[in-house]
Amino acid sequence: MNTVTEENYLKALHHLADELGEVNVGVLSKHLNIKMPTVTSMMKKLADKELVHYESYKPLKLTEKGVLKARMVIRKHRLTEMFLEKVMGFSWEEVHEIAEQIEHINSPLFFDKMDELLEYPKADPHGSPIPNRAGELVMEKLRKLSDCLVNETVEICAVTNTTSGFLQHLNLRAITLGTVVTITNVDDYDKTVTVTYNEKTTTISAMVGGQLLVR
Amino acid sequence: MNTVTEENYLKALHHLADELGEVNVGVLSKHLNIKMPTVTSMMKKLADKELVHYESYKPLKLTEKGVLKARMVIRKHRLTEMFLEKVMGFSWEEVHEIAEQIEHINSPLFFDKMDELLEYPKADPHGSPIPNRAGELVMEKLRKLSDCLVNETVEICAVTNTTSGFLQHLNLRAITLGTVVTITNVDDYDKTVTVTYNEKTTTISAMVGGQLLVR
DNA sequence: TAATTTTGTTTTGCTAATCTAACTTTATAG
DNA sequence: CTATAAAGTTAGATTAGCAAAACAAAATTA
Ligand SMILES: [Mn+2]
Ligand SMILES: [Mn+2]
Ligand SMILES: [Mn+2]
Ligand SMILES: [Mn+2]
Repeated sequence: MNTVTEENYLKALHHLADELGEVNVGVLSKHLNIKMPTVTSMMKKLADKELVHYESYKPLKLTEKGVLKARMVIRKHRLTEMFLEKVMGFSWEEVHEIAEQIEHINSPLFFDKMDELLEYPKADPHGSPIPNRAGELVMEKLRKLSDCLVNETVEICAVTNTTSGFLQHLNLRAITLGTVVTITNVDDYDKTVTVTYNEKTTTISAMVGGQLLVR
Repeated sequence: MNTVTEENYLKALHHLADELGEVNVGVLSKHLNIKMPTVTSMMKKLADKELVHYESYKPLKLTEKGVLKARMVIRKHRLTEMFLEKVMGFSWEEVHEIAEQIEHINSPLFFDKMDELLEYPKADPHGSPIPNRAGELVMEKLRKLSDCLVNETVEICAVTNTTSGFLQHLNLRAITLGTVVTITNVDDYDKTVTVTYNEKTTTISAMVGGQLLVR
């Protein structure tokens, strides 16, 4: 078994690799808020366990085994978020923090039961795909709202920021997954996007638009 | 905040004090499967945090603060067991192991939601009382089945062993909480109890009868 | 290409949780 | 009331996870 700390490192490596392609010690260090020497020594430990390919001064890379382990943690996290929302009645801005802890529970029985009760959901409340029991993960390539052009009509399918501050910002604007918006303007200078949906018109800053994925 | 380890020590101290009155380092050591020197040093740490009264060579005792902390962990454990059974559909022999981990989740929101969904249950699936948010715990004084006499009719209200082996033994005999049994015989020599319930007759060993609490 | 800055590693050291071996205190038996 | 046994503590190690300081490599700039 892996420790909670190890699981968090694996998950972070998976996310950062997905997001940036290449992960350096410094990037991981900042992401986890852990100093570089600590990260270096953890990478050596994970390399000993054959979960990470590690060579001094080279980018970090999960091994095949490491990817699988990371995905099992991600699976537990996302199933939990879905469970918290659908079964327990939490709202989408409350689930991430709790899931951050429950993802480390060691009980296949527990998570399989969640999966069953939820009828094998494909995505979590933020639109991120849930890996299956085999660790397979289908990542649909979605565009950012901030990359859309005037007059396009798109559906909000996922958010890449799960902090409660961000989600409450969306709540105020009644933006949820599934909301279909039409872009009526993109500001030349600051790239603020103006969208229309459900008979409303709202402006979305470039920062926020960059964290909304659409289809 | 306390570590998982500290929480487990506090819970163990609470249970053993309830069961034995006085708790020694050796008893706690055996119960937790941790060597005595380790227990001694943890007791010193908990004493520094004012959770335990500790004096060399004297019995261990939780402080008022320690009792409260212990009960909050017990509350989380028992709410979780109830939730696993009633909401998720686990059986009573599956819940303890999972609850042993979830009891360490730090999220009042999460446990309050469980409490609400369960409509503020008074006891867990094994009949043990659930402390309230203030840490108050009503312990009804129940008798052991093994202490009952011939011709008494009593209701099974709680079990003091929550291992799956023990509970499956009861499952085979269709003994659940609420089962009303009449004692038809107590063996003179080995104290095996013969009981009748639901038109069936079964023998219950002294060992098992000592772990069934009745009213 | 040489100097400087940035990035990453090594060394050293800390706290938490555990153990074994040696020692001390308390309890028990003769 | 000693002598022995049982229970508990102290001392010294180990492993996990972390960080500060010193050092080394790589990247950038001039
Ligand atoms: Mn999340
Ligand atoms: Mn986590
Ligand atoms: Mn239990
Ligand atoms: Mn526990």
